[in-house]
Amino acid sequence: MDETEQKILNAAIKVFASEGYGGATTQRIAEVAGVNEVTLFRKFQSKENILRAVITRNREIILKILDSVLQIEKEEDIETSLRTLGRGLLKVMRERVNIMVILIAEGRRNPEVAVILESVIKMVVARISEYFEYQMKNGKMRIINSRTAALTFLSYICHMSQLRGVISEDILGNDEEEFDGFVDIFIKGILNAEEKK
Amino acid sequence: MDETEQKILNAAIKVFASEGYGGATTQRIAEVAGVNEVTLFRKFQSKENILRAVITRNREIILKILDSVLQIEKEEDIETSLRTLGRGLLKVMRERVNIMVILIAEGRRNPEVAVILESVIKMVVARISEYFEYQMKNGKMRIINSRTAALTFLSYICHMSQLRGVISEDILGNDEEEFDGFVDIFIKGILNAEEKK
DNA sequence: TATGAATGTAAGTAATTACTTGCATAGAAA
DNA sequence: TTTCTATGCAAGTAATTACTTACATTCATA
Repeated sequence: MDETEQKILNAAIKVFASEGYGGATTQRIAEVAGVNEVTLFRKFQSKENILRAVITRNREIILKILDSVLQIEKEEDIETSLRTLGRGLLKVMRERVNIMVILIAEGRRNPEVAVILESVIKMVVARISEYFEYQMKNGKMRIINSRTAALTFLSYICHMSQLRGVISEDILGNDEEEFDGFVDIFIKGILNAEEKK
Repeated sequence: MDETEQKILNAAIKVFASEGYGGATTQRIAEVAGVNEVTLFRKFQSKENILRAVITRNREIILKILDSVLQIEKEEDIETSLRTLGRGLLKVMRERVNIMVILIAEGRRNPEVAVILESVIKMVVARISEYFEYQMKNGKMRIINSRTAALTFLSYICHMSQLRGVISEDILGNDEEEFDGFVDIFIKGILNAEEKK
């Protein structure tokens, strides 16, 4: 793909994420991309098309990255695996929050976008669920709904990444430390050992 | 406050949430509110002012509702308390997702909005943390970072509510059942009893 | 009945904005 | 050198949109 197109798409991601699709102007996107506004229309014909390109091209990338991140070493102990997995996902989110923000925000008004968000979530949930199923079969994990576990894990990662884009660190604490704390809770729960018989 | 103003603000919440601030038109807001567009300007002078009114007036309401929801019965067992609390929060979110969506989406471009989102999150996190601290002191809970626990709890609720606005139920499962599953994990963790010594 | 406040209606204004056209330029390749 | 392709630049168009003004209507209350 084209270098100029890439610059435009990268700019569009930033602008869409911060201004929303409706608030973003093609002028501003061109400015951020460092190209002439006309070039942007020559490449993509319309603003709607830019959104489409941003979403579809990044769908591939996100799915690919997620797929590599989701290579979970099944024989490792759960805590280590989940920490590795979580850090990977957090990294993806940190680099790609903007796209997730666009997907979630724009999905509400654009069914085309909603479908893609759905496919991404579906894939990640399926992969993580599958891992949990395996651990249950091997008796390493209690028998619970694997989807629930996957969603619990994911929701922490997604929501924290999202909040970090808006509110300050002193309310949310340090990224990595907080995540370690989360994994600890996720794995062992919050109850005092002696309380649970 | 005024009945017409209220109609306008309610309409504005819907339109801002689905179209984003930039994508929302005053014409559309007026249409949804069932009033004339001019009335809307007579009451609020500008579109920006409508957003401000939506946010500030709802800040009070949200804080008040949250405050009543957050009346946690400290002597009850943790599981019951958290289930009650979670259901309350989920209900608030179900009724007020739109406002949370506006807060999160608009907070990225509007510092005024970000500040308010921050104050809401801060208050909720503080209240839940406080409850956890109490339970730790009484030995009902392991000693962990109370903020981490609060954020874990909250992120599930917020993120699930948000996703439910965009993607279909068959990926996310039934609202209440899933939440019960989450509480179970949150409280007991995912490890098999015999595995944790 | 008369008055006044709140709303509707119609029309318009000025700015913005997505998108177009025509031409100039620069650089790579032939 | 010539040709071709990608981009910039200047100008413009048509639609939308936030916001205004002037006047008509409704309806409760004095």
